Parts: sequence; structure tokens; C-alpha cells
Amino acid sequence: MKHQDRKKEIIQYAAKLFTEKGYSAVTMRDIASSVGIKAASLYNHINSKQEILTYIIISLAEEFTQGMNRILNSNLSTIDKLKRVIDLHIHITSNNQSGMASLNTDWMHLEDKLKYYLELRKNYEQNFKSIIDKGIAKNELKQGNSEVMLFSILSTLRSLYIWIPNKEHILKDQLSEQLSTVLLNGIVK
Amino acid sequence: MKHQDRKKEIIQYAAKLFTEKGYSAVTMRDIASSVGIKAASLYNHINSKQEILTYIIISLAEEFTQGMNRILNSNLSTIDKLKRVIDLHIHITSNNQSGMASLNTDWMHLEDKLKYYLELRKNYEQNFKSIIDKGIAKNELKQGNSEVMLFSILSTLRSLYIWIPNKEHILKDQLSEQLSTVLLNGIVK
DNA sequence: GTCTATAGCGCGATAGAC
DNA sequence: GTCTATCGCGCTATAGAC
Repeated sequence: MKHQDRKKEIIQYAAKLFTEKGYSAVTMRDIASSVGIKAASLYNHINSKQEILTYIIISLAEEFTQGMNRILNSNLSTIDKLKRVIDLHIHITSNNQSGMASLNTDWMHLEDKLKYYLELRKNYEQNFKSIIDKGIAKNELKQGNSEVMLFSILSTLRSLYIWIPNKEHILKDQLSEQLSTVLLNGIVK
Repeated sequence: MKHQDRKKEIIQYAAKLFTEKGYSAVTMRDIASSVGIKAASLYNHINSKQEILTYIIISLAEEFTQGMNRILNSNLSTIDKLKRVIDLHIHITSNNQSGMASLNTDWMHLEDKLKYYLELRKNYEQNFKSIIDKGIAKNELKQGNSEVMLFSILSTLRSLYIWIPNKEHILKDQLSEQLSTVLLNGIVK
């Protein structure tokens, strides 16, 4: 197998195992066994276990950052910006199911790139909140505590990875529409 | 120190460390060091690391189950039942901040009690969904996909432990009211 | 009830043959 | 590029002195 393909394969299998047991409980022997080689052979393709985790988390975090920047630079209404953010999460989560658990629950095991990750995460939340705050100011959203609104929507979107694998009977477009309705308009008649 | 108090103290410190690094990354030496004794001395109070995790998770899961049963057996409207569920999560999370991360992210490391935990969790979700389904049938809630509604609300409530420690400036009663509004009525004007 | 010492094991990573 | 063998370390848990 070609070197770069093998590297990607290792990262894919590692991400799946990290999802099931968490970074610390997964051994290099576990990863090697999934790939179908011996642990020592992994080191022809990657430098360390830490490097695998870093790659999984940082590439996802940067994908979210880029998506958010595109939305911020658009001329959409607040509602449409929020719908685009919801779509961003559904899209990235659908295409990277196995990596999303690491992003959400194993980021604290990052070493060299921990500060960088926390910076990306903080900026993402601030940008998300600025969309909500502007929506309130422009009277597109209800008056209310924007921190609570942010927390509620973002918690749901960050949990999509737990839920999407079990709900393949709901199509992605339907999910986007239904989730937007619930998150933006509520459930009470 | 009295035996039972020391045991509770060990569980408290362990829960805090599990929150910060996850069960697998926390060592018995870490826990002992937090308590102020040596690792070997822990075993005068607990039988194993696994026993600590089991205690943290199962006692919280049973507290949620009991709270849900009280709500199910009440004669409240759907809206008031949902508000009670929101209060249940705020209440338990406020009183057990350090244990909630284990409940949410370390349950897969349970051994003997894993099946029991999964049973409690499944029943909780089914009961929560039945409240929503009845609300739709009685026309108190909008027509829509009750799985998406359940997922959205429950994801937010299960993430409270991440968020509450940073938002002590919001009083518990205010949080309950604001969160109910956002989750039940949405944010769009 | 806490300590020191340590058993027994599995970990991440490396060396070197093929 | 994969293998076998192994290093050096840290882990959970136990034994036994005080």
C-alpha cells in the first residue's frame, strides 16, 4: 500500500477506536490490530500516538473555522446564517463521524497544539455569539440571554456525532430542516 | 478521618480528576495525591479504581431515573413536565458538577454495571420521548419529528456540566427560566 | 489507617533482520 | 514496509511493617 494511503488508513482506524474508548484507553497495539499490521510497523507512517490525535482534532477544528468565516463574510440574514451554521455541523459530522468524538472529548490530551486548539474553539464560539447578538440587535431574534441561546444550540450541534449514526433513516436535508425548526422556532405550539 | 467520610472524599476527588482528564488517563497515584495520601492507602477504603467509577456513574444515573419517574407520575401538562425535566438536569448537575462528565463520557469504561447503566439510559430516553409524543398527540406541542426534538433538548441538558461552572453569574432560577424559553419556544421573533 | 516496597503486567517506542 | 524482540517506564494492586 502507498505510504500516504496507509497513513490515512491508520488515522481513520485510530479515530474510530478513540470514539469507542477514548484516546487514553486505546493502545498502539489496538490501532495496529485494526489496520492489520503490528504495532512497530505503525511507526513507518506516523511518529507517535500523539501525532495521530493532533491530526484528527486540528484538521476538524480548522474545517469548522473556515466554514464559520465563510458564513460571517456572507450577506445573509441572521436566520439564514444560523441555518448555514447548522448545515456546517451536519455536513462536517456526516463526513467525519469517527473524528468528532475526539474533537469533543479528547482535546485535553493534545500537547503541542492544545493552545492553538483552544484559540480556534474560543474564536468559533465568539463568532457564533456575535451572529446571535447582531440578530437580537436587528430585532430578528427575541430579546434574551444570548449566552443561553448559544449554549443551547451549540451543545446540540456538538452532540450530533453521537446521534447521527443511529438516525440514518433521516435524510441529511430533512435533518437540517427539522433541526433548524426545533432550534430556531422551538417545539411549543 | 472516619472511614465513610474518607471514602466519600476519595470519590469526590476522583470525580474531579475524571472530569479533567477522563477515567483512563487518571492514575490511582493522581487520586491519592489529591486526597493527600499514598496510592496504597486508597485500598483501605475502596476495592478498585473501577469501583470508584461505578459508584460515580450509577448513583447519578439512578438519581435521574427517580426524578423522571416522579415527573411521569405527576398530573402536570406536557409543558410543565418538560420544565420539570429541565429543572431536574439543572438541579442534579449543580449538585454534582464533577460527576457529570463521567456519566456522559466515561460510561463505556464500566465493567460489571455497564448493561445496567445502558438499561437505565435507554429507559430514560424512552420516557422523555413519551412525554414529547403525548404532547404532540394532545396538540400542546407542534407536529414534528419527536426524535429530533428529544435529541435537541437532551443534548443541551446533558451538556450543562460543561457550561454551568463558567456561568455562576446566572442564578439557578434564572437559568431554568431562560433555558426553558429557548428550548421550548425557540429564539426567532 | 498509612506507609514503603514491590509484584506482575502492559504501555509507547526503538533496533535491526528480512 | 513489516516483522520479532525488547527496552525502560508507569500502571493497578498487594504484602507486611508500624
